[in-house]
Amino acid sequence: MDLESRKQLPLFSIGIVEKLTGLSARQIRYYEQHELVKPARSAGNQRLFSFVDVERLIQVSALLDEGLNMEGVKARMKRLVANETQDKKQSEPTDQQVFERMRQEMLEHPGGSGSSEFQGDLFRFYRKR
Amino acid sequence: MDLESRKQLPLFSIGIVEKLTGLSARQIRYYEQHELVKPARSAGNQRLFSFVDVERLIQVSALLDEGLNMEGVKARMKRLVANETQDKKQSEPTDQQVFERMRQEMLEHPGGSGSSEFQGDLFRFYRKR
DNA sequence: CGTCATATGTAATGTTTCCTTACATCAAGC
DNA sequence: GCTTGATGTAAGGAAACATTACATATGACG
Repeated sequence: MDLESRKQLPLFSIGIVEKLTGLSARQIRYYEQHELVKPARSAGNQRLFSFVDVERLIQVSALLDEGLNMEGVKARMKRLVANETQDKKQSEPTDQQVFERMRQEMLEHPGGSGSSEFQGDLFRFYRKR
Repeated sequence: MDLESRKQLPLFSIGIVEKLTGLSARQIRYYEQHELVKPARSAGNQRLFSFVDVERLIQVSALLDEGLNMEGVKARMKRLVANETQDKKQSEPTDQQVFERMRQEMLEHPGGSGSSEFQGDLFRFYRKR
């Protein structure tokens, strides 16, 4: 079995993942509800997390700390995964990809200069705190 | 945290270790009784195994398959651990160590030529099956 | 200011997994 | 045939986890 497979082995109970990530069980389940992780299940329906799951949860936690909300995290994670898989095919990004990154960057860090009527709407990606 | 510390993190419940090692919970607990592994415990007294523990259990399983019994496994494991730690200090074994290895080898694979009155006694290290 | 939505805490209740202890079994050797 | 060593299995209790529902804090926004 190669490293990639190992990292996807369902190994950890939610209690261990709490300690590994610093998140509460409530948070972990909430993020699962939003499909940010999809842990496997035991025969008795208990969650079993892989290394990949744990890494994702840590990423999610970091993005929340950056001020993003669930929807923002989802958007960013989707972009991250897309970049990862594409990075394996070709390291050089196409112009189209660069453009897309810029667009996303603006989406996630708005208020630079535009400040249009859509400004307020972008806050749907930011957390209230 | 370095790799060595990571490998000692108490991460796995006994159910997972059953799957990782192919051993039954009964076997794992029995080997623990014989101090072949010493898993950590949760606040609620449940066993928590590390990678090191899992590796040791797999070693134990292999040695049992070779025909050793508990006492034989203990002796061999003790020797393995001793060699590992000493290997970190010096790769070159001394003559004394080589001699000791030969002696252990003969102990574990008896009957080559000696066949003395002690022959039968050595079977205390072998399994009945 | 009051309301609303989001992220998280907490409590209730049932199920799964694990614990220890004890007894059963099976093979091998004497 | 009787031990002995390794493992299976059952019983009863405790820990960990599941789902669901309700509570709460905080910031946005009219």
